[in-house]
Amino acid sequence: MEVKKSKTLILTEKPSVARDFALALGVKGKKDGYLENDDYIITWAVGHLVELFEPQDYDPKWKKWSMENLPILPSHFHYKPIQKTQKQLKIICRLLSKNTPGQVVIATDAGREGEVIARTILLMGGVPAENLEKSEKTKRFWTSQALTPQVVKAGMDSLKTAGEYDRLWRAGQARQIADWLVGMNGSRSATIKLNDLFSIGRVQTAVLALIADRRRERENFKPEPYWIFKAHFENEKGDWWGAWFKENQTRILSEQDAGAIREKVENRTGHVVSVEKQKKNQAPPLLYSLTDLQRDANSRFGFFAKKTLSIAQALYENKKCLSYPRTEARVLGTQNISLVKKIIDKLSLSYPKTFQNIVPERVNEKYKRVFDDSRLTDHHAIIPLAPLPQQASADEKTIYDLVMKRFAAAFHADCEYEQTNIVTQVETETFHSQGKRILKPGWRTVYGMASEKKAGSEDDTEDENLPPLEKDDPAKVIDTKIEHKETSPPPEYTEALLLKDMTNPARYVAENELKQIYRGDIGLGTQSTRAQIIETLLMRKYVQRQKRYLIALDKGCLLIDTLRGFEKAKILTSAEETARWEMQLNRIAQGEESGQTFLNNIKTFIHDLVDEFKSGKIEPAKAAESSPLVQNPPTTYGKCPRCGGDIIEGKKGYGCSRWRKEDGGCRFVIWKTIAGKKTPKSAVFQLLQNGTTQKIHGFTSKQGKKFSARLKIDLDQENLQSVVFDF
DNA sequence: GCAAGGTC
Repeated sequence: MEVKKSKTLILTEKPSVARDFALALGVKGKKDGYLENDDYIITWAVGHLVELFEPQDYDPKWKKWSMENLPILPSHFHYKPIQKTQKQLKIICRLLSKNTPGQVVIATDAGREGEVIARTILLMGGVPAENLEKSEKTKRFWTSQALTPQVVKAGMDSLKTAGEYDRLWRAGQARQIADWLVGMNGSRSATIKLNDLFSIGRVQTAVLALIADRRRERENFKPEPYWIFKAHFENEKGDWWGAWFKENQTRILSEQDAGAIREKVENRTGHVVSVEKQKKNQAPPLLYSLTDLQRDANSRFGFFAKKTLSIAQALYENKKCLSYPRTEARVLGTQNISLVKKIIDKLSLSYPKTFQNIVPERVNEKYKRVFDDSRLTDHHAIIPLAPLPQQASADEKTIYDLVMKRFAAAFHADCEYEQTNIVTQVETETFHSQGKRILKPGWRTVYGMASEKKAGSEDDTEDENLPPLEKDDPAKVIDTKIEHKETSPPPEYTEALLLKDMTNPARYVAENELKQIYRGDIGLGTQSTRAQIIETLLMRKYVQRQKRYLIALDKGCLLIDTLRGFEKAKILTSAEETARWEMQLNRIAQGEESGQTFLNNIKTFIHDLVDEFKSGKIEPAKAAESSPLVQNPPTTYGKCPRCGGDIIEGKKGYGCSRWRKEDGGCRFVIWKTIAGKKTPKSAVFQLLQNGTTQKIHGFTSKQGKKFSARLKIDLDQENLQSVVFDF
């Protein structure tokens, strides 16, 4: 008599992984929502299939948004299917119940959320909790490697008991519940109190605070003038520029002091005090994580994070030429070496120039910069898998090229260069010159030499080849230069910059103890959600895009100001605090802290938060005093002093909207560049409001001399020259 | 109408 053999059911996080398993295990029978043969059933989730109840699912009174019904703190939390994917959930649940005698293998991604995705599905499928404990019935497949057939088979041969990952599941659940509590209670409190739809969340609010703070810092910034002095030297070996310095200081705080140095050294002859040569190696850049790719694509091509993600997704999913994009790793696993060799062989045919100088010894597990298992989590770095198909779009080619070149560069030799530091002295003044000479370009050949120059730092001494100088060589001063500069405010956030600060909140954290944050393991949001968080801030009208920049709007600043006015609630505006939160979740996953304690603390916080909103007074006057509420960047800059029309921004100037092509109309204009200096927007406001400005530095006269002056409006002048200097 | 985390 034949007993029907029980099958092993494998649950993956997404269809593509199910395909990898099917290939490795030779499962070919395609069914609706799963694959099956005599030994295996392979089915898949589509990310999360299950979500937490909504407030009104616990109690109908929570349907209405009202202060008296807050806080929302259910005593137990329940899950329900996500509507969009309920069909697939039903299929999995049916398979689970049909397969009761067989084994279940959890093969969702190796991480906290992967665990949550699987556990919530098993919960809905009625898999008893005891099946997860020390049972042969439910197993966990765990690897961070790319799912080649060898990796899948090896993983299936070393399955763990699912119960070993309970702590990870608890950490994941704590994350979900904490985020839900903050979101529901915070959003409703703020919305009711401020009379407009406001959303609050652990990640979005901390990110919004970064952008709002940046706007305020820039608005409050007072530029300080300083001067840089440079001397041009010559002797029989050649000529070179040097920048004045004294101890660590290169800035000169008054024009008089700079002039005094000029007096002292002009036409004199000094000598070379020291020549230092250093050979340096620069390793190839690490492979791309999604955020790194989004940052590069944004700063080089202006792509939004969302756009880069969707292109990378298409190249992964449809064109099959990139690996899984939503990864935070910047390395590969040691088991990926044979895969890498195959890819290099394949791509060398399509892109021979890029791959011709690969160093074969670097395609080796000993090369830890690329192959490092200890720095892998769910997925390895983004790499090309195949050449780009012919029909790809231009944008797809752009993203593909970035990834393909990074990949090629990773297996090239280091770039070797020689750095020379020279100090020249004239009288008692010292000057610094730095030269850089590339000895072996190494990986830089992949990018061509043009991209080698870094963004110029402010004291960019001539970064070129210096003459072959030696100590005590004479140095005659043949020219000098005084450069007028101004300290500049922190830059406006581009997406690239914001993604960087989201990945690495370390700069906001003072204490060294938070080592994980320093290692970059912890950030605001995750690879999969960062682009989406930015979109949420835009959708809520907290933030606005202006060209490449993300600028906080009044609504966003108001929320941050309001939260900062509360003792407890203000921690939501701190990247540091939310990073600590994330660390506690890690401790739960490690078994060093209990999820219950964590959630109790969160509940206390929720009580405080709601109380603060309930009793807190929002006094606009007081808020304005402590931190002035800022105005939205306006579309009009003020009234035309000549005709009273609106002043609007044009291409070359801020002009009167009553200007007309046909008959001229009013032609009042404040030019965007005046005497070689970009006109600051603050000056435009001042001119239109007061008719004059503060003293502005950095103008250049027709004779090439730098000067400072106020600007003022003189209506006796012609329309196009209504703005004049006031000395 | 509210979060953040997945995936498509």
